[in-house]
Amino acid sequence: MADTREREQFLGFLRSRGQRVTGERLALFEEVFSQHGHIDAEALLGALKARGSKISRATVYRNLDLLVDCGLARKQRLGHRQYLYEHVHGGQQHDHLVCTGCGRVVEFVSPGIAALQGEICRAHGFVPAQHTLQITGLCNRCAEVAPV
Amino acid sequence: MADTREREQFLGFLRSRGQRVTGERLALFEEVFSQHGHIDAEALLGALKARGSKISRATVYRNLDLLVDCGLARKQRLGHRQYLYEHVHGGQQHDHLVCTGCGRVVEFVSPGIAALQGEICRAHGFVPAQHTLQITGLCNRCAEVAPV
DNA sequence: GAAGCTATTGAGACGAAATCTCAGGAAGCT
DNA sequence: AGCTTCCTGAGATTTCGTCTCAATAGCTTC
Repeated sequence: MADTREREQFLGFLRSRGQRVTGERLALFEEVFSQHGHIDAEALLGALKARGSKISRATVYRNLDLLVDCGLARKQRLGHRQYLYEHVHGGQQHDHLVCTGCGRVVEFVSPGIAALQGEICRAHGFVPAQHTLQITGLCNRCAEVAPV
Repeated sequence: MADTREREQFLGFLRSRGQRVTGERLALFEEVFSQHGHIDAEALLGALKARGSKISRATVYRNLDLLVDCGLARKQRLGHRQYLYEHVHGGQQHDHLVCTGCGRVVEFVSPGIAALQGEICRAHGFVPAQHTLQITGLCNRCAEVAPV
């Protein structure tokens, strides 16, 4: 469940842009924050319909992008064909190890890398909004089975 | 133009796997190495056809993956819908700053980040094959025009 | 250098994911 | 409640990439 602060952030964001607070937007918001880990748009659509919502695919896609703009969600490709979404809490961004053997995704946080990224942006006069770092390779299980 | 070492690497790779050296493969190889920066499969197809080649889309896609397997090319999504390819020389991997304002892509190299990535992989028992780090945001020009 | 084996190719069908269109519906202002 | 305008649903459409399969062309052998 989304905490109140995030809900307020979302509502404030909508109002600040003169956008409307609709039932579909709230339902999607709740669904995204009730999910843990990564989820794709189609699965979200399915989950919402399973709850009785009549929401359409187009609305899911449109409003997922809205959540991303708002800073409440991240949208990434993690070695798959489709985008995966995840909610953001507290601004703590993590990165991903993606196993090409089994598809497993492991999250990690590296303050050191974050600091270096900041330096690089500064050096290039670049104002960062988001970053994506993913390392693909083989996880310990897959590396044992198929050593290179 | 591809240097001889890379050409040898490609030919050796093919022979080591019992794969054939075809005109299409050579043409694609030359095209990829004659391009600077990032290029997508469709553009490569167009460039090859413009040179009079009868190469087909399927062949371009198939053999781009071959170049990637061979370590001569990288395949990445840089905030766009399609994959972008770039040739690799000397094994020096760089990363990307992508401006969401104007689409400009700036490359950078950070040995510090590379070292930290190595540590993270070790800590997770993960054998890295490739990584993608992209930082999206506004470049200096766009940040001036549209300050947040 | 011709024959034979088989990997590779070309053309277009196919598939998945995401976007677009537009008429109807609903949010929010007055 | 009425009005304006943004938002939505349904499905068509686009985009990107993969698949299929008969025809072609490397490579090996003789």
